[in-house]
Amino acid sequence: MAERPIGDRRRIPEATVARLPLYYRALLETGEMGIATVSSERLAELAGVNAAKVRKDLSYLGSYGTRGVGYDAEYLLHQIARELGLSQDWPVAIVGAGNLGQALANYRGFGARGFRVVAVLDADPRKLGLEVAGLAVEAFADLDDIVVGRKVTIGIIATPGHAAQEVADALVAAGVGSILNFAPTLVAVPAEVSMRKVDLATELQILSFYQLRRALLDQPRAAR
Amino acid sequence: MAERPIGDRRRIPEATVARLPLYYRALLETGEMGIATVSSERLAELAGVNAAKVRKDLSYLGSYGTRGVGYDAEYLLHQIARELGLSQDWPVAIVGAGNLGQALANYRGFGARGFRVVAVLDADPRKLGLEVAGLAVEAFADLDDIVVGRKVTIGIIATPGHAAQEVADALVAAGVGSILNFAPTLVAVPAEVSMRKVDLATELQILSFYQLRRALLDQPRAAR
DNA sequence: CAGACTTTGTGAGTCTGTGCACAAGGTCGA
DNA sequence: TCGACCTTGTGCACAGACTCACAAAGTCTG
Repeated sequence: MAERPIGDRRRIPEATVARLPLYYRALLETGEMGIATVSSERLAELAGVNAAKVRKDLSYLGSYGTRGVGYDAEYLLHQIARELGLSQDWPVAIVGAGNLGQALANYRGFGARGFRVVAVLDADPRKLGLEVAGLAVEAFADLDDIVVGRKVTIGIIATPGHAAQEVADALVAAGVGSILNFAPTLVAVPAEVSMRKVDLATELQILSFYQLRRALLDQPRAAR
Repeated sequence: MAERPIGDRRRIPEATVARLPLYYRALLETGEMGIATVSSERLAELAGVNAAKVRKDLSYLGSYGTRGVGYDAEYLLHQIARELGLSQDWPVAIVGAGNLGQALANYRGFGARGFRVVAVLDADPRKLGLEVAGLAVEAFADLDDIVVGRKVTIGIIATPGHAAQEVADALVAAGVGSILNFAPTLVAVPAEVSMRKVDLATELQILSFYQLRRALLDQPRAAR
């Protein structure tokens, strides 16, 4: 079972990347339970996917299983962590010290795996110095220095929508390579920066779509 | 341009459903700017997708555009809202009055479009009565009465991971049809209930994956 | 040491989603 | 009324993701 160098293999499909964190979490749990070996079947159950998918996903990382036995839980955990870059340290800056920004900063198990909040910023002078999760809120104007000085690689946008693009531009200009956007607005970034977005309103509207269908099934008269 | 009854047409692909909220938001903006007619090209730009996709997506709703002209912004907005069920009222209950639960309850533009937080619950007796977004925190034990009495259709799980499954079970038992899960755990629900999940750790790990690749491109020696 | 048994890794087929390119259909000016 | 022009709606080809089914490769028992 030789470790293959990162990146030096066939491209890992996006859908697979999105599932690796699930496997990672599942393996952490089996680890706590002291289980040494785990089959794709079991792992599938723990991650809420099907077994064939698990095997194919893991095969992109290399042949880390043993036929007839399963996967060595600890070794596989290590491999996935390595692949996801969790053995590295990723300093995170949160922009926006409102309700959401504070909640995110206080999120436990955040710093846990390599992610460490090193700054919380806000443009509102009244928020300056406010203590959030053990950090003093700093001025948005100092973003550049903070990003460079503390080697921030991931920026989290937790501002109102209208400020989001400006914040994103500033993050990119400062050299941040990854952005997680919680603001409900379209934010454009250069192709070499990755951005993911989390939007409460969108999620609720999707739920509402399906909820409506189900409601109509029960009483088809309500065609509104 | 006749309105077709909801549900009574070819099935709308999941990917399209996930984009309707984007179009909805874009149309709200054009509305504020007083723009009466919008082309697929323009809408694509505002929503951050490509024009062909916009046209195909909208075509699933019916033929609501005019060739040579574009779409009537207000009418289209109305149609999308109808399709997403935004003309209805969806009472929402938030379970978990911690940092995240409070942040979600205070989220502006939440109640805006049909979604209305009608209860915030917590199992911790010390949280009882605490005022969050104008609501007193109520006991988790009262979930059933609250859901039934206030006709809650959407439940939001904002508890620590270990409580999530129990909360989900209780929500389902009480009759909630849609769940939005913020807890970082696998939660199983019956097929007739829809659930979407938002997981900060997963998002960060995905970003970290791609960030790592970029870092390796810059200095290929660091194979760790 | 052989054969039964278990579980991985993957080829092949199917389904879903994307994007191009263009005919169909409508507007507008002369 | 006619023709130039514009934009929608969609057929088609392609790419990505999912699932099945099974050969390959290992373990374990007698």
